[in-house]
Amino acid sequence: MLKKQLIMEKALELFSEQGFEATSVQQITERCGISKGAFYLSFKTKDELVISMVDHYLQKFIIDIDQVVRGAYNKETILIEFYKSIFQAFKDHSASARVFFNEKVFLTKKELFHKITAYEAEMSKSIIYMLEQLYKDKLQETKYDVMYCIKGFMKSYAEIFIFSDMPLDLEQLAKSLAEKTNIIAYHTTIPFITEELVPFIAKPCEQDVSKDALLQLFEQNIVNEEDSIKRESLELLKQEIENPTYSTAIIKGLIENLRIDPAYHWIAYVSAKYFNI
Amino acid sequence: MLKKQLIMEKALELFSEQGFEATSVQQITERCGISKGAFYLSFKTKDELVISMVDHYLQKFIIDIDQVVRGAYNKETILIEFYKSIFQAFKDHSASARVFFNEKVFLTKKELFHKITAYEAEMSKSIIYMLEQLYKDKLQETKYDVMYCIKGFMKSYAEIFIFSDMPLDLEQLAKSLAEKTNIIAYHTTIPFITEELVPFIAKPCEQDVSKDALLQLFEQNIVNEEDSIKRESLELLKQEIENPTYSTAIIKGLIENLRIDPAYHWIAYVSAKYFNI
DNA sequence: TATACTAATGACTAATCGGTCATTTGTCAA
DNA sequence: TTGACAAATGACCGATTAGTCATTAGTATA
Repeated sequence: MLKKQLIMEKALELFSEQGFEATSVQQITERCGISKGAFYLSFKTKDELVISMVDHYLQKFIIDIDQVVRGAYNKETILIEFYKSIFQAFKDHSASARVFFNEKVFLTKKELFHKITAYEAEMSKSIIYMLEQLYKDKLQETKYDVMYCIKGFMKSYAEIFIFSDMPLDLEQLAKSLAEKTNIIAYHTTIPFITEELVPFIAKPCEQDVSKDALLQLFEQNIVNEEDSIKRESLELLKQEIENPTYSTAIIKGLIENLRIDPAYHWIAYVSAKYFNI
Repeated sequence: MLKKQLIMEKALELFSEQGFEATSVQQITERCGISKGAFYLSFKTKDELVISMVDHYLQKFIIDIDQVVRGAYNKETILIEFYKSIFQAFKDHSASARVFFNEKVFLTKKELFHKITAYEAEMSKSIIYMLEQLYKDKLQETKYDVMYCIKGFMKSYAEIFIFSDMPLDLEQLAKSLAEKTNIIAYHTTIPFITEELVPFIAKPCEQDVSKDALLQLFEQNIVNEEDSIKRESLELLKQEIENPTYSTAIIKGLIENLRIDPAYHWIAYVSAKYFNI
């Protein structure tokens, strides 16, 4: 398990230096100080590595945003917190940001394209949720346009973090963008992205958490888990999917048992979505 | 010369389908219906092809924007014209947009990275010029932030054009973004990108048109030009660089002789810059 | 028709790719 | 020390790559 981590880290370095296609398995194993064979003990193929990496690095990012957005609600600060957490992530993980937000080699691999666009859709949902909480029904017509503006701000300003290692004032940036967001939200009158347009421009993505996918996720993790409480929680939740019996409180508790472990953040996140918690 | 054009077109198709590294010279020549040897008669290496492509496709884009921005000034419509021309370009050339704005394989090749960032800097200059004309000194502190917002709008909304072929109302989009730009320009009070910060986040780029580079550009084109007026114009401009003699009007006229020919748009553009016209 | 020249070809090379697998190394309990 | 098992190795494979070059096809002049 540690070996996988090492390979992913070193691969990320190389991908951000040279790109995915241009980086060979040889180079990755050399930087790791392991043999080529050892690589294939951890990952079946080079593609499997990059799929794992996308999951690993983007899950963190999405979960961070979602936690900020659904966390304790303070209208005055939520936008600032939102932008701060995003750019803090860009600052801390500029290598993965460079690879996953800019490298669209992935566009050529259909599976990865769907994965990445699914994560992006997840982020869009979080932003929309935030806008609904912040501006209530003041923002009916222009909701999606404001979301696109926020995404635009992110993309545009992220470049500064990705391509330079200057010390930057995150607080000031967050304030500046929060102000812009408020201005846009309150003053925009001409929408472009209408409610009818949304389904057409939405990227192909797994709309909801599929039952089978979730079951498979549980099965994968049950076999590797050694901690008895976590394994039992996984078992019970798996049974609950196939045969609902327990109350919401119990299910939430089981999910929280998993959420403690950073490795289970994602499974907790999608489980909560599946059970509507 | 036509062969080069053919190769660039087909290569663009393949790059936008599969990415640069994943596309082989073999595939390009197959799609062109020519032999592998013929490819190497037009381009010395695969890298030279992609460098030529960047020049060819980005030059057009930059020149378009610059012409709109420096064209007849009507405060009411300039922003709308600006956005319309940009998204029209994204619509018409979604393949090259996909390749050059999203494929950052190029980031790994230093020469290309510099080229692309130089073109981006060129675009930034055009936007700043437009903002200065539009808002005069109302926009001192927040000029660069507004520019970043505009770039953000472009990046965010461009996705819709790049990844879907829906019929979209360009006029409505341009109006919507023009409104947003005005709102941001008039209401933003908290800057992030200050005048001092600019040189640090500016990408490495050829700041001004270098004399030697321009001379070389002229020499390359003089030998291939058959039309006597164009060749003489090139000759005279080349002499003018080394030994200034003529008045601005004459120089401008010579440049206009070249500008008629689409193939000389770029040389006209950089010459005008060099002679401050 | 013969000659001279350029344009175009595709078999070829050396290098590198992702991936495999017989073999070696390391680590236990007995 | 031995035997059993897992972890790790790197030589090796077939496929593919960018790039070369001796050869051929096509064309214009004499």
